[in-house]
Amino acid sequence: MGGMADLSSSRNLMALVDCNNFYASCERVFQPRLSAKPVVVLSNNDGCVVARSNEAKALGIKMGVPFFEIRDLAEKKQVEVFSSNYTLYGDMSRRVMEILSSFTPETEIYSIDECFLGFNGFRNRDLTAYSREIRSRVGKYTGIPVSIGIGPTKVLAKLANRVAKKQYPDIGIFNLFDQPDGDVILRDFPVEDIWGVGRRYAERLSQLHIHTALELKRASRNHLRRAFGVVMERIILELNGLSCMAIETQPASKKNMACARGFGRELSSLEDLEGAVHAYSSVLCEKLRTSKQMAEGLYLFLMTNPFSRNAAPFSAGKFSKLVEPTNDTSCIIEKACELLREVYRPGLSYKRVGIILMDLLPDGEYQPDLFSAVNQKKRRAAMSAVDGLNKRFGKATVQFGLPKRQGDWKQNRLRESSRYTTIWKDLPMVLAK
DNA sequence: TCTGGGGTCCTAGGACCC
DNA sequence: TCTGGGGTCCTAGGACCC
Repeated sequence: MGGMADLSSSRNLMALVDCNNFYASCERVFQPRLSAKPVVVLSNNDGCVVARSNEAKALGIKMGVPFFEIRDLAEKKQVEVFSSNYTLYGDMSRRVMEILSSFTPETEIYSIDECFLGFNGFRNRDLTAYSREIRSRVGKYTGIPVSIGIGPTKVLAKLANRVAKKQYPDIGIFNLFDQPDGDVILRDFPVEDIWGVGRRYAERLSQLHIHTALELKRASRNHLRRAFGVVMERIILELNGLSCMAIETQPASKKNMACARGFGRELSSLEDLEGAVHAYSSVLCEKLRTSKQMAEGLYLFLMTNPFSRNAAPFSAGKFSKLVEPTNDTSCIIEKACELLREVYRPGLSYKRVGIILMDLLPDGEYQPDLFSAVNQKKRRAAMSAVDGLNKRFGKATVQFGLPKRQGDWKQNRLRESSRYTTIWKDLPMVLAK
């Protein structure tokens, strides 16, 4: 590696934009009374804390803690608690991303609340000032506060983003190019906070006396490649300013699609479980048709409550190839129920069932033989009619082959907010005097 | 009483083929 | 005594991400 990244004009410029405490911020946008109050959002089934406002963080509420462990604290400190409302968060995310894409043609939506921006076309601009504009426009149009980190590689932009959030929360922007010596920042940056370094790697690096980003940047690339693999080598290169991970503006199509949820209460009967399998299959197939894909394989799994003290945990799963690639809800339900019957053991109380569609391929790629082609055409027409009705009149207006039990598998969501931006009846009311 | 869900990539090893 | 070599595909497990 030819020493440090040079400062020539060929260097990359990019930013990572990250929405602050995204789910909690979404809740706040529509309920101004929540501002300056501690807010937390819970995972599915109201199980764990998955988002916290700064005030909630200050109370010592950790990411991922089971809600029951902080219930008393939450009550005492008047924490505002919400079930997760993915319809709302997904729609808010779309709005934020749309605004970001008006600032550069090169965007990569990395997650529901993060986006990489390529700035190679903006070499003559003051990127710090440009980022102030971005931040202010997103804030004005959506109410969501964002942090922006700027650097020459994804790893460094991520790192800069974290510095912005931790050290300059009011400014919300940190540009590594503004630093006379970027190594000063790296020297104080813990290695475990680097993107791509998880708990396991951090432990092993610590045994090698590597504790900071600067130490990793200067470590032997070849040695660490042998010990950890190419992923670590790429991190080291990126810390040195050499970009190994391009901004992917075209989202790659998914290879798997999963739907797995815990139930509000434990279920024992096959009929109850079938109800869940019907519902999850429908969700998956709709997603599959939206992304214009078909599945070739299906995996179903089933488990009891792993935290139960009365019974040994049990889990089982089975994979099956489908007769032919499909995104037809009835076909998937049929196969999933078949697998369910095979892995189901009577006499147990189940907490969770999941379905993973595997080996996805693009809709157009599969050529059915002439015989099944006619059938498929009819089925396709039926599917798109169903999708249209459900889109127009709400999820699950039309369902396939009604299961015997209707809702025993449903999740707990006792504290859900309204779908302010996607359902007419949930529009916030404003009283004008 | 109460403990989330959905993904990706890389690697090593075995099967198989020529 | 002495038993090829190279390539591909698949899978399971481990690591990571949000």
